[in-house]
Amino acid sequence: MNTFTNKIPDATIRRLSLYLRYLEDFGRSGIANVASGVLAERGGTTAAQVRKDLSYLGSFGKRGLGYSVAELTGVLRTVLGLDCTWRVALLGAGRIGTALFEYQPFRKRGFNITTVIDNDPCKVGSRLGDVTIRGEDDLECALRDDGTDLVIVAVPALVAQQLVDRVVAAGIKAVLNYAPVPLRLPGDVALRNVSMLVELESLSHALARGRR
Amino acid sequence: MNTFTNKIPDATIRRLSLYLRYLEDFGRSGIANVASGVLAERGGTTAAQVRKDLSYLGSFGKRGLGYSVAELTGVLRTVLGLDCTWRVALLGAGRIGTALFEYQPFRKRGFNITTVIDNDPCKVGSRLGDVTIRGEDDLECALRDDGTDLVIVAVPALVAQQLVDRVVAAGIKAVLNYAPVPLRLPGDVALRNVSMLVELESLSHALARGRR
DNA sequence: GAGTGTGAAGCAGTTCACAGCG
DNA sequence: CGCTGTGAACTGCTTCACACTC
Repeated sequence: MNTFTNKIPDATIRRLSLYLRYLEDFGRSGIANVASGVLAERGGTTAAQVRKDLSYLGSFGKRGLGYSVAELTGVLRTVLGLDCTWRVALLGAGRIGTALFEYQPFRKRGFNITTVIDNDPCKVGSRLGDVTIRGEDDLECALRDDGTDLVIVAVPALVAQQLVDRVVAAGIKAVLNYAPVPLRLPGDVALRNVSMLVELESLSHALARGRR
Repeated sequence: MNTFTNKIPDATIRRLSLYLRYLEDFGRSGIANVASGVLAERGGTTAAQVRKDLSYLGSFGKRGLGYSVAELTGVLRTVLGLDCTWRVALLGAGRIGTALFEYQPFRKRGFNITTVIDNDPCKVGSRLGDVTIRGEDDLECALRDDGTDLVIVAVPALVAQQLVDRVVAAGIKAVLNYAPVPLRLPGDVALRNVSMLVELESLSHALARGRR
């Protein structure tokens, strides 16, 4: 199958993200080739699954040998859009916002948080790392001036939707939502809702179920 | 279909978690009944999906009217294991661990973080909220003494697996993992890997793809 | 021989459509 | 009449099996 043509399933994309991390590990360890079975073991899937996932990107495995770590690393970076840097705006400089801001892996991957917005007047004007926190009123200006590609939402549930509506109106096409409420937005905007509560509750369901 | 018998799909469980939040909103607003279409709109699914999801729990909707908010709230709480409190241990009192500790919605839902473990000697003995941080050596004792039901992992990638192996050996049956590496554990332990990077990277993939 | 790439089969979750009940 | 509950159809991801290549 030729490269970069078809829709790649969402589940596959998420696994590619994991494979890439393993490949980078292997690369650091000086391993040159890796077979699907090895990636599968690390990722908790099957060899067939790995091959199928990679087959969406083209075919560059060597039969009898496996995949070139260097080559595959490059391909995955490209496919995942990690061969460039992205300008990220963080909405909300509370607990979660701050933790996200300081989460190093984001920067290492080329996600640079260049804008931080908070509506607390005490915070506006102060600094988070090397970024000056700006007020909600500046939202549109900030997104435009900083050339923002992607927005991370970490504000309380009540204000999340209205704020993100402004973000979408400003032309942003990707939103990562940590607010404890799923956002609704137009289909042409990529959205990921991450809910800590949903994850925890699925665990308590499992516990309650196992208890019977 | 009768209540509490069959396996409920994972995707359904996650949606139930959302429905519950909406129902609680409706309850606070004094709304007594709600139709599948209304829940669907809030949750960004379809009415058919909502009905199918709820049908796994039994059938207590009233035709022509919808579902009793109070009744459905109760059922969802029970199914999700939220009709009791859970004792939670937090591994790692760094940025993310601290943010999780202070995340109020957990407590409101009955998830009480009663144990905090960190291997930094400077932190051991100090307090996080009303909990004294204990060292890694105390892990097994702490889990036992505190009657821990569920563990949240927020430690660096390198130590996550070995630490969680000890947790599993201590008999814990539910793990929520925020470490930037998927954990592998026995099938009888409920596990959720939450990776902020995976989410972000699926967005950058969407952006890179849209750009072409 | 070892391991990829892929059509085909299998399975799970979603959507449809409609009978049935309040 | 409105809305639920659910079998049946559908869609899409996963697993299998094997031809093919290095």
